[in-house]
Amino acid sequence: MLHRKTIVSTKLITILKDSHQPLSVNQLITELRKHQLTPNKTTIYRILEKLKKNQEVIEIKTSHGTAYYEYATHQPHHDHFICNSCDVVYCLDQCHLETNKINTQALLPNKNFIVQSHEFNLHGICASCATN
Amino acid sequence: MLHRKTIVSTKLITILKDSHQPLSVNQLITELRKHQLTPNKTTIYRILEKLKKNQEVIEIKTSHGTAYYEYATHQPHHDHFICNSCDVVYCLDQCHLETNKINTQALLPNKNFIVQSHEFNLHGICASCATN
DNA sequence: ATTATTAATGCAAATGAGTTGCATTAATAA
DNA sequence: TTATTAATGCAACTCATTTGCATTAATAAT
Repeated sequence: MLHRKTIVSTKLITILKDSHQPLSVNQLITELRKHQLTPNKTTIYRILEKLKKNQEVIEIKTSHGTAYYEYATHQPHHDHFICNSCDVVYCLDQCHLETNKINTQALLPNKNFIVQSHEFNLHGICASCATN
Repeated sequence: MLHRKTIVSTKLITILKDSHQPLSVNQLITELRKHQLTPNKTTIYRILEKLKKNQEVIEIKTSHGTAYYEYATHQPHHDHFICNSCDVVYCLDQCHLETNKINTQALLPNKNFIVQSHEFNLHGICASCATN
């Protein structure tokens, strides 16, 4: 739970809050460098791990195997679009399961499966890549 | 496109066809060993890469970062359930998007996004783990 | 059937994301 | 101001996957 506020952890949270898109560890390090901060990647992983446990941040995994992090507090769960060209992860403004009132339990082979979470990702070419 | 049939690639396809669940590279190697075949993992990756390009196999990535492979020809696209306890990937018998006639384009920020594919995974505890 | 062609394979080393152990630094409490 | 211990940096490691290169073997050509 991030007991002590440090320059890096404070700035990292600001960056995540201000970002309109989930960011990878490398992207976060790049952003921090713009603020004269050059933390070790291990530090970033450890800060993110605590934020995840604290539910302040959610983690999205792309099929490339890289994790992206998004500031989560008070934001409802939603779907994502991952661009096959630029790798940017876009947050969609809804969770289509909720919008369409879909019962996940009904999708399962039997009653004994316990659903704990779900993820829905669209893959394709984003507007920016498609028009450039 | 797998120009030449070899003992390993032929058996690998048989194993994938006969499996009721997607298999990882390590699981495939374990299965092949049962048939006295001890291929190098690089070989398995290369065979799977060709099968993927040939659309004979689809790849499912778990949040653990491991890829699972499923024989795909003639099987309609469907959702998956990934067990958080045993890591087994279960194929569900439908794609809920199709069942519920959900238009993915409607989920996007604007018309310029091009959807090429999607994935929907449920995560939780499978029936086998839940009852043992 | 024999040989030539080149795809398939094996092996070692590399990559890339993420993790771990341990010594050092620094934020907060006393 | 000092003591405590969380946060950090660094090097080394893990694990899945990839790459380069030499070797083997499946198919085509003779």
